[in-house]
Amino acid sequence: MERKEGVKVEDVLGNSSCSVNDFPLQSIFDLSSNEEEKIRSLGFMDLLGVQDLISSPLLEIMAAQQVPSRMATQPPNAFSSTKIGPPHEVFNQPATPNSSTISSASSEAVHDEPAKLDDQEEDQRKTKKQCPILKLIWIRNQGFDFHQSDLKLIMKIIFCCFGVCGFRLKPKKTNQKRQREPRFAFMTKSEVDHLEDGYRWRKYGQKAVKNSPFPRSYYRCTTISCNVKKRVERCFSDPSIVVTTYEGQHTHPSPVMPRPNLVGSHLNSAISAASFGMSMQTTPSHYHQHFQQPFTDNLSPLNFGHNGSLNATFLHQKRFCTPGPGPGPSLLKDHGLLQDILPSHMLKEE
DNA sequence: CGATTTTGACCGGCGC
DNA sequence: GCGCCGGTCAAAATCG
Repeated sequence: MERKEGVKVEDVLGNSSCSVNDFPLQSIFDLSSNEEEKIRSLGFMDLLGVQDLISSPLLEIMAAQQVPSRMATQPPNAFSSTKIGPPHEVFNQPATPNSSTISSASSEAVHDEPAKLDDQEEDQRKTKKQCPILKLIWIRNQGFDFHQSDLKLIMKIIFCCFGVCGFRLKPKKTNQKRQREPRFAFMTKSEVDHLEDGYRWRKYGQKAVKNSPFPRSYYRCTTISCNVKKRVERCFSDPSIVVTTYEGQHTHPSPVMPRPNLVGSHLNSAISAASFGMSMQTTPSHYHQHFQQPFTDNLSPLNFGHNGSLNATFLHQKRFCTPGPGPGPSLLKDHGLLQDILPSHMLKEE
């Protein structure tokens, strides 16, 4: 099976009517104007805790998203040392569950027109008190050529970073009965609703979504004692886009391991890193000791080819951690987390 | 036959 | 208190 070369971002996202341009930083992270200003000054990659991508095309893409590329001026652990405080203080802003913004934690967000977000966002900010944090990742369609594996890698990095940053939900009330796990949403251009991501899921529910012709599916990780869930639904404004929202942390390694080649091994490391980063959300004291530094160290060698393809030379062969006493690598193909953002047909082409 | 999906019922949070 | 809505349960159906 040949690796697909020169996969464009637009192949993944397509010519969506939901242009990423429609979703400014604020809409992505659901920030108030003040927070957005802080984020702008800090830099997107600062927020991610990634400092070594200054010259990367990926950064250019992100920068084009009104995200300043000043991460090189910030210390690697800017998150923990910066004046803006810990991430959860930045991101735990009143969200807009019924908002027209795409960043809203509740799924209705993706069903409305992004252009209407300003007014409605303001209104909803007044009416909505708080909702779980959600991180929406969106790779801009720049016509930039990525290898398919590069795209996977990039998204793994991003997911990993969000995990590392340890965004936590701030309890709505001190005696809140139910506290949600951090949630991460991915928007995927795909004809397939449920995309392979390396984990095994069992569907436990499906609900009709208000103001949307598309139902929302609920999945739970089939691994015993792993309470990770995910929701899958289609964007109302663009049915070709699938929004996958993850909630919780896997307590086990991905049951699907990569094939034994270079890229696969890197992706495998990334999976581990992502998994580890997620676990760090609950163990912040270990974050600096065991994860952040290894992460940035391993990210440093990241480089891009002259044609813009991302060489998967970062994330050393070594694993950042051993997520558990799981079985050794299987012969199964890597369908890691990032494959949630890739159409299944692309995955099959690998 | 076990695993998975389907689907209506049920529950809890929230706004009015 | 009531209704709406998101999320979950669980029995039945389906799949491999």
